Amino acid sequence: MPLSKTYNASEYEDSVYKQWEESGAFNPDSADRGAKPFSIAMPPPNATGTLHIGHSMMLVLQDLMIRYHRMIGDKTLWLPGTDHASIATQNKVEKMLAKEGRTRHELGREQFIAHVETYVAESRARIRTQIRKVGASCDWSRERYTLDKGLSRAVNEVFVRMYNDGLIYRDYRMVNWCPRCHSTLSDDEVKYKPETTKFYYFKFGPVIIGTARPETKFQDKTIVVHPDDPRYKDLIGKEFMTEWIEGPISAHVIADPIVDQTFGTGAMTITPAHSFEDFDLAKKYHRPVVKIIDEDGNLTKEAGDFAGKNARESREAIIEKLKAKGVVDHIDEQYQHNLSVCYRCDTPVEPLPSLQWFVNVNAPTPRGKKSLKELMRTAVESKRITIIPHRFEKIYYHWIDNLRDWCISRQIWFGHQLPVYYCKKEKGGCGETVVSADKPDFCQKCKKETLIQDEDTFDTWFSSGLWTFSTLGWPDAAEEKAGKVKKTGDLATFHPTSVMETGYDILFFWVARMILMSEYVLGEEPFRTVYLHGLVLDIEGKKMSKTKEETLIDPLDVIPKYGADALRASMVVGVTPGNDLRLNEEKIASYRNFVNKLWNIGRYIIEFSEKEPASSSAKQGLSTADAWIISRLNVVVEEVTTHIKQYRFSQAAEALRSYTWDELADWYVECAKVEGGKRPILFSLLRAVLALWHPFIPFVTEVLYQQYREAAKDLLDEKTEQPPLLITHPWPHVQKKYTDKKAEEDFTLIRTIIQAIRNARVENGISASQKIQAVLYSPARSELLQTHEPHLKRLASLDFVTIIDKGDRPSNAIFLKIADVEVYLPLGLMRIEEEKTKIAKQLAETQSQIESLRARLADQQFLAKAPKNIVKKEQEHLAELQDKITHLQEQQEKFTA
RNA sequence: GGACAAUUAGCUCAGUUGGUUAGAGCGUACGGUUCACAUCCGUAAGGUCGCAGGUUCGAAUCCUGCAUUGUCCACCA
Repeated sequence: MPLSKTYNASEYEDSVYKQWEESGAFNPDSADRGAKPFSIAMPPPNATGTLHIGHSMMLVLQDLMIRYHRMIGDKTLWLPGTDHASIATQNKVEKMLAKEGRTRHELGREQFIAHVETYVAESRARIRTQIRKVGASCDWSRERYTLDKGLSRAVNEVFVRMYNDGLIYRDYRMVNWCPRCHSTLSDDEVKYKPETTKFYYFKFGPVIIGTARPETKFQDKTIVVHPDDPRYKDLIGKEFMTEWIEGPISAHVIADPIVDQTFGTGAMTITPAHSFEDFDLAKKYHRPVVKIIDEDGNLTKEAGDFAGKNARESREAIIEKLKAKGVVDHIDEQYQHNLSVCYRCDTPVEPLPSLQWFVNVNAPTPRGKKSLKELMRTAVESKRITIIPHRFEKIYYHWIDNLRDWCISRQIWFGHQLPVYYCKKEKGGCGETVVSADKPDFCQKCKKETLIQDEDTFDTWFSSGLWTFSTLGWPDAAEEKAGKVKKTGDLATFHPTSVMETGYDILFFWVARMILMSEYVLGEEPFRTVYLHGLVLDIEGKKMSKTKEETLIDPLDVIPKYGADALRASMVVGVTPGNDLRLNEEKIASYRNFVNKLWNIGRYIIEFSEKEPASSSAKQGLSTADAWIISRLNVVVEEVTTHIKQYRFSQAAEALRSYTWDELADWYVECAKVEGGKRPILFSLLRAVLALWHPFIPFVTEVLYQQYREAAKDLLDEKTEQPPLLITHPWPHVQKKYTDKKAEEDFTLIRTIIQAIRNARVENGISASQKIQAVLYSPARSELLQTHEPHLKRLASLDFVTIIDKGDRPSNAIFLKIADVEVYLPLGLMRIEEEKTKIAKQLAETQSQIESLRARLADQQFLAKAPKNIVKKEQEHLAELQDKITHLQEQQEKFTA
């Protein structure tokens, strides 16, 4: 069946993917035994629903690298999976429950989890199909899920190790609390939103204090001032009674340099339970920590009349009460500050003290006594890990320097429960805390069966931090003896992984945590290179969101409409690492057009190129055009390969695009039509071009390749290796023997002549269909011109070409000069004046160029300091320009003559 | 408050270590039914590379300052 005039992506994509999958090509076990391993752990999408355009970005870039490495013969593993994403998933399911008017508490923990798991199973199935739609060639046989048995065991194992190494502790400390999620958050999970709010000034005994959060201040009894502040010097150490929200209280004044004298009144009260700094201050001065706000965001009994009410909502009422007492000094209505909110639900975060589990990032680990912070830092500093683009390395260091202990316990039901067991005194136990990877039957200390597991689950990033090695079989696949880790199986083959490709937005959340975990657990980096891509934004540079349908690009809409290849190309071409991509549908449509162009190049070669070699060209071997296009192919193979190796995917695609379109299609194919009998060459060019394009646009290239292979049967002998699928086709290699600079120069000359004639035609208003005559004069190149007479005729629409190497040249003709070839287009006397003006303009331009060049070449400094090849180039250029002047002048004379 | 980045054609963006005439796609203008492709072909127009200094024989590229935009981090009651 003949191929259709336009490429219909949706007709082929699913079946092509199936072919790949069934061929076993995705599985690295099918690679040669001694092949070099290359591996990528796919960032596991959250098991919360559907893939968005950001996921396409990562899939496309990773698939590109994976396919390239598979083609160069590496043992290539791309391991897919999904993340249970504790808070995000729980939130989503809770929202769904809320629509039915139910809460997770009504269901109870066990039922709720079962409910979530059902949802996750559906969601994961959906994600799998979506990943396939993009064309991702990942090894499904190794797919993992963060709640898999093996991965859960890894989580417990790491926790126990860290606990035993003194890196994990439980403490009553300030945490970020989301009253809506009802859980702690790590520092990184808190976002800041600028806000204009009221700032209140209160008369508090002898001073005036300022606060934005009066609802936290019920039990404030300590005033802090700066020791050097002259305003308050005499007050330090004094005690006094003052009227306050719930009646008179006794307060006293202390001094600490932490106070900023320029902020507010320079005097503040300590709110130990609801501010990180105040909590530290309270500890320092042994002040009691009294909780004013509880885990629901409500005021505690310490708030007297306000007890039980929502803290934030009570603010105004509290102010009214204080106003009535005459305690309010004044209110600043325009106070600018940042409100901390939960990154998952945007609810304002309450800092409050709580008993939680933490990872100590400063304590020495068994890995060379370095702290986790130091381990993270060294991995990058030592260049064992390279981050692309490099500027993110600085950002990474800065983050490490500011890092505080990591709160890892969450009051979420969905996730890995902490492997911590308490011997409950209430049940007659001894109160011991037991940390154990496997659930113990009885308390190790009192031997009673009174153990209750900690209700909390892990921060989801704790488990995803293990992703690169937990997915490869750790802990079973590793043994540690005297600080040396011995790896087996996949872990030995594929870890450290080669590349971590992900968005820069999760550098801290995830990339840093993976480095922490791998360095601590295995003493090696989780990956050698981190490639960070940017965000996909709408065309206005704003985040895409479901509420803005007009700018939202959904891969699942776009793929059926334009094809996965078009989407893929739009994620790669013109995109650089770490920079955001502004995307609209038009852009994708333009890449659809490009894919279609490639389709038609292939279609022409496969279906229309003549079978029989023309007798003349067959005898003479390669024509100039042949030698040129083959030589150029070599250059392009080298360029594309280098660019991909250096992670410059956009430039790789650009070089290929230019070769395929501007050279192969526009010139070589046209020349082949003139010369005839080019089928073998066209076929081998097509094969190489399809292979080079395959990592970028795998579907259309695979379809064309299979068509080509079918069509080329008569040309292929048994020995020539032609794998049935392009996905396993070897990457084209550079063959120096085909480099032919002479052919490149010769062909460029012919091409330039044709372009110059076309240009002159348009400028002189000659319609494309109208054939004209040309006289070409060149004593030096007449043979080359003679050979290419048919090319000139066809591609420049000439009906008569005269090539002369001596004698008179026509006058009153359009005159063109290309290198040492003179072209005359005798068009009569139609546009003499225009021609004259044009020549005069060109003369002037060339003159000024010559002048600046002469000046440069006369400059002794330049001659002395610039590299010789640059000087030489400049001299050559000058000679060329002078040559041009001479000819322009000749031309001018011809017209005036 | 600190840091990072961006600023190049009307729009979206490339431009590897400083080297001459700064590129692409889209858009625009003009012209095309030659049998692969109108999702196409041909030709062209369009840029003092944000501004001001500096280094250099030579700067879009390196340095300093400024402006605008964006992002991240910190956060003070």
